[in-house]
Amino acid sequence: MKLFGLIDCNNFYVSCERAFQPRLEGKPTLVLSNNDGCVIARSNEVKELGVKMGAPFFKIKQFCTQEGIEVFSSNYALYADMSSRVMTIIRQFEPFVEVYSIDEAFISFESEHPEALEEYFIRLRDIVLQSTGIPISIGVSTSKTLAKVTNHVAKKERESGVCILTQEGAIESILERFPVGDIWGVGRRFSERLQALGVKTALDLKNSVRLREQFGVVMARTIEELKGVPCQALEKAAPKKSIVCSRSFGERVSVLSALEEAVCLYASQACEKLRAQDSVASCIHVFLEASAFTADKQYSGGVTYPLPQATSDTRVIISAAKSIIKRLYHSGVPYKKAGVMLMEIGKNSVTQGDLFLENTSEATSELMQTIDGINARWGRSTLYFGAQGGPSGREWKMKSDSKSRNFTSAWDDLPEAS
DNA sequence: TCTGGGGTCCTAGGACCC
DNA sequence: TCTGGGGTCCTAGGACCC
Repeated sequence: MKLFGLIDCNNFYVSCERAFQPRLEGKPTLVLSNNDGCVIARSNEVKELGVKMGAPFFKIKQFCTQEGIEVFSSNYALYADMSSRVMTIIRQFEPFVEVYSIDEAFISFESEHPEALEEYFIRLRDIVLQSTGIPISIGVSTSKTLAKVTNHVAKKERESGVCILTQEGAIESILERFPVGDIWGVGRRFSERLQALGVKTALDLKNSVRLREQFGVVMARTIEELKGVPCQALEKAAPKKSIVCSRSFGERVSVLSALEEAVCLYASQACEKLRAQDSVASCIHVFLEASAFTADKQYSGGVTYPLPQATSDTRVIISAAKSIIKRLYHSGVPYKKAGVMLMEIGKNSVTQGDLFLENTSEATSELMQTIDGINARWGRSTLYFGAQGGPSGREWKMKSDSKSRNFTSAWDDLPEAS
């Protein structure tokens, strides 16, 4: 029988911090979003203290001090590296893996005796924990949606961290007490509407009919998946169709030159991502957001700009971004956020050339490859474009007051044993 | 003072084509 | 009295995910 599994890292960002700072073990620990804005990861101790996901940090700061909660700014260099270590081990156990997010992966396989697999997955769990320090939970069932449900059960109720359910009866007894809003694909809006119709649990949803007209095809698929009819296969990693780089500023920014620096930095980072997936973009969108405290919304907005030729050349994109930002900018407005989006992305190899432009793509790609290579070898921002401003002295840079070291990705930050 | 960042898919309606 | 049928593409908005 065809089965799906979901492997999920427990409290992932907190677990990454703990892996290199054992003193955090057993202590309430949380990780903040970019700009130290809100809570995006909580240890179990923090959850027990009642701190909610997404809680604005400024509102709970005092509470954190009172309760002795350990607070960290997000450290994506660390989390991304730990994630790839975990995924590498998973691939050694299972050939078919879909990396679904930084801390989750689906697997898919055939098995006639699923219950006998428990020991196998417990061993996977043990090896991941031993090799990386990251605890994981594993849920297995007959569709992706049910794998999500069993993963939930594994995390909350199973000492082993593994839950395998394939029998209809056993699945139903779980669905019966599973809130409809916790189902994968049922968000807050749908949850409210479903409950108003008396659909309160996953079992209610599984047994409901005629929801298709009101809730669309996505919900229809979810219902089928709850019945154990898989409607979603494992997906291969596909190149991104759009790439966004944007940040809120640590402080409000009103100076054009600073906005230009920020936008050029985001443009350059977006180009790096673009080249990493061997693509080119034909369109760029740049946006500015004014602080909510300036009454006028008119100063927030963006402009989309077609590029003369599909490209991944940072110089071309930066120059387009600069000309857009000049159009968007209003003197004296306090801006809180800016961003760059690359769109109409296609494969580098099948680009349409321009009859009237000089073909410089070969020289461009060599230059860009060289820059990317140097930065990969010697660290991000070893080489950068002048328009971005230097790595130091960016008065607009985001708030990140409590970041841990880059334990696994910077030579100077390697942990020391004493 | 003060609430992140990065994505995908679906649908409805309008413009336009033959 | 009274104006077809079928299709594509684009956009905006809504919903969801982590």
